[in-house]
Amino acid sequence: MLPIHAIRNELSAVLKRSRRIILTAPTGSGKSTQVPQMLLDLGALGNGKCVVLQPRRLATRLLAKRVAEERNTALGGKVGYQIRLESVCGPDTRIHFETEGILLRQMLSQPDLPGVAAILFDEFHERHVYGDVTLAQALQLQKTKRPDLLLIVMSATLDTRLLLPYLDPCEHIHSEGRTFPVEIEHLVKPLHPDRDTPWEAAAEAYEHAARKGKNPGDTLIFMPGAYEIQRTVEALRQTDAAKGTLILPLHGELPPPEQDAAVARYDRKKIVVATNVAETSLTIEGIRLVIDSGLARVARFDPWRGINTLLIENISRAAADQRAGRAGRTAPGLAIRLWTEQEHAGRAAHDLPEIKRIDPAEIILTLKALGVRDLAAWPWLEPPEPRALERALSLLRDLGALDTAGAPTPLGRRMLSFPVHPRYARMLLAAGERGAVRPVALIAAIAQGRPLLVRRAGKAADEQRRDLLGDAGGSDLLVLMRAWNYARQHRFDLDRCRRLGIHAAAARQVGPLWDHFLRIAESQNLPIESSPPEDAEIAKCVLAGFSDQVARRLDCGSLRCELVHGRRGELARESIADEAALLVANEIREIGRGDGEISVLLTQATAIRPEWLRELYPEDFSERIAVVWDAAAKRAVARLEIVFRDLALDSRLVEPPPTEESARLLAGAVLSGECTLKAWDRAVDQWIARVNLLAKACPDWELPAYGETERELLIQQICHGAVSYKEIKDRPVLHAVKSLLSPAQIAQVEKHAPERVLLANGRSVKVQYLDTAEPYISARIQELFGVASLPALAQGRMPLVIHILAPNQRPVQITKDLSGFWRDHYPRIRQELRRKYPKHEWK
DNA sequence: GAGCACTGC
Repeated sequence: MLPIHAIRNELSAVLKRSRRIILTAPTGSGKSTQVPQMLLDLGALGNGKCVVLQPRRLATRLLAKRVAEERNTALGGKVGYQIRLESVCGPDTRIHFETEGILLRQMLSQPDLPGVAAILFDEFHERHVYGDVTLAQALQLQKTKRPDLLLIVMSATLDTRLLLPYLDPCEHIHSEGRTFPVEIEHLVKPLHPDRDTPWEAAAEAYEHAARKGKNPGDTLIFMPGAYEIQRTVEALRQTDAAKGTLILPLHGELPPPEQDAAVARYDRKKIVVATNVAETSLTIEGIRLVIDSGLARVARFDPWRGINTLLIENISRAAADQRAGRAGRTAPGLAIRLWTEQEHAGRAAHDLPEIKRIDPAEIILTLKALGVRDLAAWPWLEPPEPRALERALSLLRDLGALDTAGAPTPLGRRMLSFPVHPRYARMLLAAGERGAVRPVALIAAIAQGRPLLVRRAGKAADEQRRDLLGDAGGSDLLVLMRAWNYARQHRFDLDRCRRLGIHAAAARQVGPLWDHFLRIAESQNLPIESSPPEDAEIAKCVLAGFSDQVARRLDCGSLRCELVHGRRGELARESIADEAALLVANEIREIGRGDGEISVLLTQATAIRPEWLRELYPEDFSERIAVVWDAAAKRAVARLEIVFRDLALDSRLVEPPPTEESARLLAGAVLSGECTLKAWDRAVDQWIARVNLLAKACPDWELPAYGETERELLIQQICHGAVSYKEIKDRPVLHAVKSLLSPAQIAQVEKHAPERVLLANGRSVKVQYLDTAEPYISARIQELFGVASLPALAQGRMPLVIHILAPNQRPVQITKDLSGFWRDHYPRIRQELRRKYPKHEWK
């Protein structure tokens, strides 16, 4: 008998007096399968049905199957399920398992939910957006038109302090689970952020457990990503304790056979080193020891810049408990946490809900269509960040989905018929006007699923891809389409797909979704063309959905780009749009690499022409596409500006000794991301080569020839505080520089101690200051970070080097995008150069 | 010498 049955009588009693119930019970208690049946058997459903919301498709299907078996009925009869594109249910279905999202879409067409007697929100602690919003909407429905509607929120580790008042009046039922005790060990001394690595700490923890005989079964190690997993596997191989033990990596990017290998059972011990997949999606049997790095890569939407981020963060206490619980599924276990008890107390109790982290545009449009006028007054369980809300509203207005008063337009309502982000919905509607519905629907279908192409497929796959898929008109989206067509032609054959670096499983899911979108397009009276459109027409559709993600390449020597709204990024190396000066990127993502550096990557890019922008946005061409100018007229100027920048950066060499002015320019360059220290290693050489080339090409410019000056340059920069000595002292490439600095010089730089500043948007920065305030820089900083003021700015000090701190308090980046700085100051630099080089003919 | 967690309509 399952532990959950112990609460049957209590549930029965509570049902008589309450329509809102919170039910907490640990994993494995059987609540997902038993509670719906209890409701049915207790007659709590009347003639209606109970909808059980699940966060994952696989679980939805499996739970429905098990309950159907337990009740001896056919699946799709009394017990059924529904997930996207798959509905196994009928008019008799009383227990209806659904993925979150299905019900919300039903509410769009049937707001009163006829026939639904109860809604069960399972695994609610995961706090996905659809769960949150469906609960709020159901609650409203219950308060207004459906007082009979029964709402039950179920979870293993629920934040009841938040939910109890939200659902008040509400009953709370708790049931014990069937898990084994898990002993928890913390570190005695915290890991040193610079010296200690999580992978070495994990290997040590394993050795320590093995010495004490505490690894009687299999081991599960949690790491934030593929890079860290690889390092952990290597570190474990160096230990004696892991000799003869299978060491298996597990993360989403691995091909299915390798994922299966990690889950499979063996006749000897294994250590699985995994990402968060093992926390929720996959269950690995026989785990007795968990080693937890306490880290995860967390996707967020940065509403200040309007880009997605994927950075390493500390997991919450609740998530750590969830991870530890994996050691006690079959027998008592041990969990070793790679942080101290004190650090643990300082961690967040729960992870931030999805609504606080993601771009809320799609959900906002849905709510608008549901008739919500005032989003601030709508009963959110937790509202999105005000800035994110603001940005979503302006995006929706920009896409034409909302009018100036914030009400949905007819176009916005049509967009909602497509179950995708409004950007893709807008693309699809544009496709209807341009005879490009088929390819654009395919692009949208590919974009919805798992990544189609393997990221680092290897050299052979790269070459094969190029041979077979070709240049595809300068758009990565067309490459994706060709790759998918190739996979389909070969019936998603695993071997053939792997050779091209195509995820066969991901590819297989695209076809049905494509059909689905085409059917919706038909129902919306979009003409489905019989002959394929020009590539340019597809690109214009992309622009309709992503016009605020237009980027201009800064030069042809690097992949750096300037984006609309003063943002910076780098085009993905594998992009085939790398010949274009102007492009639109469907994805912008800031990524924290394993080594701690951060970069903003532009992926899924499409080459575009300026005249298309003029065609699409005739009335507000120049404001909308701030970085885009008429290429023919401005190309020469653009080239010159790049030269100016180089010269300005090197102006100290043009005219030594360095002035305060040039030091400030350099500081600006560091702040603007022109020269991160990492880039410095590479770029110094490049600059010098470029200036030398320039000197050769333009003899009348009187440029000095550079040779062995980069060391000197660096020393000067360090002395001026333009880069922090501390930051570069450990970099091997720059090691030689260190020996050339006097102790006094070092001391002078180091006295500028960084100051920790907590920002309004939840992140914190460490700022080093010089004792001169620059109003234009402080203005940029305030705009970018969204703070009213940095304390030191008010004291007349100028921020010099900014360390963005990841939530785990490690400095991960030393610069911040302040690209507007340069645009603002080109005229001044130009003037200076004009004075310096009067012989040259300046335009 | 290099860049990435997991879901869902």
